[in-house]
Amino acid sequence: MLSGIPEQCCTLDISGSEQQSLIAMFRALGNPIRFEILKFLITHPGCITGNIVDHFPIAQATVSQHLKVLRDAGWIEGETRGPATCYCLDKEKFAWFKRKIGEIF
Amino acid sequence: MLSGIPEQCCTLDISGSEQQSLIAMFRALGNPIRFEILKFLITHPGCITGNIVDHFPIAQATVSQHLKVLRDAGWIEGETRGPATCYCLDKEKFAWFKRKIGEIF
DNA sequence: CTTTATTATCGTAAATATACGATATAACCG
DNA sequence: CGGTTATATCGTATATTTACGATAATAAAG
Repeated sequence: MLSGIPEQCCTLDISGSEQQSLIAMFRALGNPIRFEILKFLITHPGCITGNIVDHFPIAQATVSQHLKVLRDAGWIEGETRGPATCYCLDKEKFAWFKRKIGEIF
Repeated sequence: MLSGIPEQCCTLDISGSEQQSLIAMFRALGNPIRFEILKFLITHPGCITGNIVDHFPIAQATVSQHLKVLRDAGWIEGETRGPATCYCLDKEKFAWFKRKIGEIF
């Protein structure tokens, strides 16, 4: 016996590009190494890529790739400082993330 | 010229199994279809698997697989109701998620 | 301009995720 | 028990992610 789809009770204030952005943030932090890298960046402000490479048992190319995923998702910002790149949490984007999570669910 | 790793400025209140659980929640919502399924479950309380199958253009087996990922991650709970399974948001786990996000970052 | 230091990107192999049809399982009805 | 309905699981093909070494790009120093 097939019952119909239950009535919609409410709407969620998310769709389109905002939803895509949110999903990308979820996806980026859904990896143990990227999660650890973000933790490391938050607890060690002023870090450059090399510091992360020294601290994790993975190749430099892999670290750089993970940093790109975190940056593309909006979790971190990179600032060129001489030949190095200094990464830090993107506080505005993170505030947006928390706000959206609070709003939609 | 190698500079040392910057001093640790703080700690983040997450590690071990709690961190693993959080990462699993991020990973589960980092997929567009699972995100939509969660939205659908929230806006249509009392849904069974078949309602979701009817609403999305993917096979029943795939829906069931996605529901398992969401359930294993803790986003949803499934209650057997006759031959069907009724899914809904796990409010306690979601509250825990929001609390942790607020605490650690 | 050449060298050195640092990071990003390319190409690719291995692991994981995603999707599907087919089949198994579970609950209910008669 | 046998049939029906609804869902979960299995096996497997394809797509994506992850990791690495090698190489390119960028900035500063000499």
